[in-house]
Amino acid sequence: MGKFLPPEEQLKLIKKGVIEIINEDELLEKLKENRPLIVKAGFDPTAPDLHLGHTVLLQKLRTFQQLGHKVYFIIGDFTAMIGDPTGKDKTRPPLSKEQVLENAKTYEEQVFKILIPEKTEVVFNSEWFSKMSAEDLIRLTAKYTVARMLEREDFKKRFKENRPIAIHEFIYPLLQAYDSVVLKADVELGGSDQRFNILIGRDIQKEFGIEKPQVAIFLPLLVGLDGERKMSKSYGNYVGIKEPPNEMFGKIMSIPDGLMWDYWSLLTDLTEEEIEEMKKGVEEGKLHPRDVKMKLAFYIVERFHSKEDAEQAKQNFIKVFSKKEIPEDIPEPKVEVNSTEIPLVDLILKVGFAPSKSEARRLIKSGAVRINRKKIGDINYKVSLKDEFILQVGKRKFARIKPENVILS
RNA sequence: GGAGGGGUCGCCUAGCCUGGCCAAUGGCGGGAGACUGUAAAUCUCCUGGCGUUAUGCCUACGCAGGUUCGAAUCCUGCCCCCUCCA
Repeated sequence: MGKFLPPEEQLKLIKKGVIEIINEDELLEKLKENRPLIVKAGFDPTAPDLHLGHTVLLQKLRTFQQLGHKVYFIIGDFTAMIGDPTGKDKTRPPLSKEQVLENAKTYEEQVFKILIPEKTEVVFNSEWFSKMSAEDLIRLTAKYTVARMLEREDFKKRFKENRPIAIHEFIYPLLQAYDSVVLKADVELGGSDQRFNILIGRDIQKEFGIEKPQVAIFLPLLVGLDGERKMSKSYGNYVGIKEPPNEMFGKIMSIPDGLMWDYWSLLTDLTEEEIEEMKKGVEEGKLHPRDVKMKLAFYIVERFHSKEDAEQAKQNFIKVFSKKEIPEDIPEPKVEVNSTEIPLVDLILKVGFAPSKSEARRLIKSGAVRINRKKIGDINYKVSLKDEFILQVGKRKFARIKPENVILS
């Protein structure tokens, strides 16, 4: 059994960046027990692609691992079928077993870019819930009251406004809480939106005779690229951790300036002091916000790819966006046509730069299309595919059309 | 069980009473251009598909029919959602 850092030092590392710990003293007590704590975090297997928003949590789990604790990564395959009422009430389509397993697999791949595999246990909560009988379930629900459920802000609000609350929505938090009972969790991590659910876990654990219930640790939600809503795939404002370096770099560069400070503190290992200093530099005009952001983009790309990739992405960015040059490695798509002379509109469509011909025409009309850097404004323009050329649509879509990639059919 | 309200082009919304000028109003979102630092702000244009680019064709206002020269708009049936009362 490895040695643990002194509890106070552990606590300091754990506390960095978190919003709130309930309850800190309890956590310290647990740390003093000098044993690997059981740390739990649940993930919904609905969206298989992890993005930077998820990594805030993962990073913290990693900290626990580094400190010698045991992490349970729960795939909420069973609870996914119910649907977490947290936030928007978009009905989620039920997932098949295969889909869930598939998603879980992609999770693992990605999650282990951050988590330490040997110290991670991946578990599915259907393991215990599918065996649960109606009787068990009712017993579980008997342990909580409607009044307490209505303490939750969005329930309370809906109740007051006479808007519907489905019964199953009350059950979800209980199931999540029951996960903690099964795992005998010492700590549960979650976004600030998980506050209510995680706290119920404490109550339920006590109901099941666990004397020292889990400590709740809340992490801030990462705001997405739009600078307004939380990062989420359904808002399309995310940066996936599997995305290629150039994409990643570019996306980071597009966030509003003010947002980058959040990113710095939630996604990097820099200390608050270091970040504060940069911020001051920008405010005083000593540092250009663009450069600070580039540094951030570099940091993040390096984290998920490599230093070389990050360097390359940076160079590419400067080239394409600062100097407005054509990037180096641009895709060379294969094009299937029935003539070597085709309308430009068709080509744009074939290359996938527009979803429809009408859209392609609009792009041409608005002056977004270039061939070999020359703007083409004629909707009826025809291109010859006999010679190599570069097609550009908008600021960032490039394709090199080569005669050998042209397939006549 | 009773009463009422509603389903419109990604989202919200106007239109429906008083059929045609409706691919359908406005906002949001999205795309492109200008300005820039792929930031913010601002300005302009676009935002169903197909096009021989034409006062053109096709598909679209929950679904299925009907009335009509013509229906998002009127009629009939069906499905779904919501609210209130019980």
